[in-house]
Amino acid sequence: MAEKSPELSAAELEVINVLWDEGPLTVRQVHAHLHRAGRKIAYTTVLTFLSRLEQKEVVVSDKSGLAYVYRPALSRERVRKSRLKSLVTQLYDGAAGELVLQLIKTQHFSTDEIEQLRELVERLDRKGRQGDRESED
Amino acid sequence: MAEKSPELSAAELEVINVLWDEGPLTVRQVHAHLHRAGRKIAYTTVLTFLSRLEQKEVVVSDKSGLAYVYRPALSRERVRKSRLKSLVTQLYDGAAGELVLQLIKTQHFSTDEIEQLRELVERLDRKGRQGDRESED
DNA sequence: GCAATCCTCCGACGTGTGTAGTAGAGTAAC
DNA sequence: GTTACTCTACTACACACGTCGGAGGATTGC
Repeated sequence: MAEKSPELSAAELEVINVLWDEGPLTVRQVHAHLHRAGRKIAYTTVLTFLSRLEQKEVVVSDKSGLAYVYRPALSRERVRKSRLKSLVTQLYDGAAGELVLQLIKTQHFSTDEIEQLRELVERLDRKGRQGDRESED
Repeated sequence: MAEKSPELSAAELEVINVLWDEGPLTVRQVHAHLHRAGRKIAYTTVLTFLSRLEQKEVVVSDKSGLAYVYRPALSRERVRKSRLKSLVTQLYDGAAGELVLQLIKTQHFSTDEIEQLRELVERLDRKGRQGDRESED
């Protein structure tokens, strides 16, 4: 599993993010969302991106009534994972540990997040102590 | 502080990674390193990247003897930070917490790293409890 | 001194990206 | 049914990227 997701550019991500957040939408709706978010961009530009994304099989569309409705064909999780992997490969020489350390040092967290973190690390720690196997990508 | 580092493409990163790892090198030396690492690429291509990187002020060069010697003008840390920020913005809606959580769940860590993690989280936790100000980018 | 070598500069070319306009088909309004 | 609107298809363009070859100057070998 974990098929590589295709490369998505910054602008393409902006577009698919809307679909992930809001569910299936027409071009016009996506355009409206972006506009509301302060993103100045022409309607046809959004159309271009959606078309390109469809070609890359990152979104799918179906005609419902007047206009096509687009929805993601690729989960946010998959793209995140793929991105993360590139990042780790390109800038951390494959060592995710360093990344995590850096994140914790430089980012800001809510008390809630800190609590979750603490718990996860606890768990890791316990798991670590009692012999390890396991593997994931 | 924390000026934005310019956008570096995948291939540009490959090149500057060599400089970060190996220190100041000539074009030929960078080329040799890449070649040894199995990266088929023409000498002049490396030259092109180095030139483009110099224009972006990501590396600097000085003529020492026959050839120019290039060295990074931007730290790996700075680039990492900037990349991370883009990632978090583009795919995690600015919430680094989720990223960390995901990393901790899906990556493998050495016991050593877990120890460090635990300590960092401890510290975060204490800092979090005793009133917060602070700001970073 | 002349040939071989090495170095940088410049130009090039195909593809991807960000951006958008125009044309023409379809739909709605009356 | 003619007008106004909406939707998609197609085309375009400038700039970035990945890639490299050739021209021409400098250095070295003998």
